[in-house]
Amino acid sequence: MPALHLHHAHSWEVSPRDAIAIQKRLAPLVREEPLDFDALDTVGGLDVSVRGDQVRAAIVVLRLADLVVIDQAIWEGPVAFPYVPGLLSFREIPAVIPALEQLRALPDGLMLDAQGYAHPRRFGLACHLGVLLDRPALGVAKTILVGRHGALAEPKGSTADLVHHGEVVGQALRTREGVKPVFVSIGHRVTLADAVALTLRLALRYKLPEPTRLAHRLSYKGAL
DNA sequence: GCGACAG
DNA sequence: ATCTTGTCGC
Repeated sequence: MPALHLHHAHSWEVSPRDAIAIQKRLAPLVREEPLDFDALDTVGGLDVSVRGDQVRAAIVVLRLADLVVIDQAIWEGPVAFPYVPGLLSFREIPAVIPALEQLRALPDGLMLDAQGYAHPRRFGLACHLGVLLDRPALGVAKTILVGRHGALAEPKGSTADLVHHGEVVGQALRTREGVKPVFVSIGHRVTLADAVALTLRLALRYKLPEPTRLAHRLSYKGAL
């Protein structure tokens, strides 16, 4: 695939303070809009694992029609930014970009194993990558970064608003009965309702939806 | 100042 | 995230 062209590109060699300034500058660019499911042929799951001083980004692209894996990629390199709650994108995106460039084509939608809008500055990893690629993106996190939610019913598909500072920033979604929920939030160019619908549709028999689940296996184990 | 804190 | 075996339950 040709070199990736990023919108609003910026340096990744920044201090935590500069990183926060960049997030505040780009956060207003996030757009919440309906997802055109008819134009969504492929969805890419992305995940990053860390081993010592090495990071490994993995991407698995699924065809929505039959959920068949049609492409995948891995990129490994040195850790360049520490894990700082709220600044995860500066640790993972530098590894995700080169992995994306190995794909035959960019997937129509991106599903991240992280938060999107449910972030202290409303600009989590899913928002950041979505804005840079100007593509639909959503975050499906395993645990909460910010916000709280009320009781969640037991059946698969049950939801509860994730609220932070009085604002609904995401939704707790039960993707499997009897299992802790995942936390869905918009990344870019998608509505929260559509993000939840897509996540539920891609959650087959595990807590995590297929794109993210497979990407996690690929980055952690090195193979599917 | 204290506690929380995606991966 | 990562370190790690067995074990409870559908």
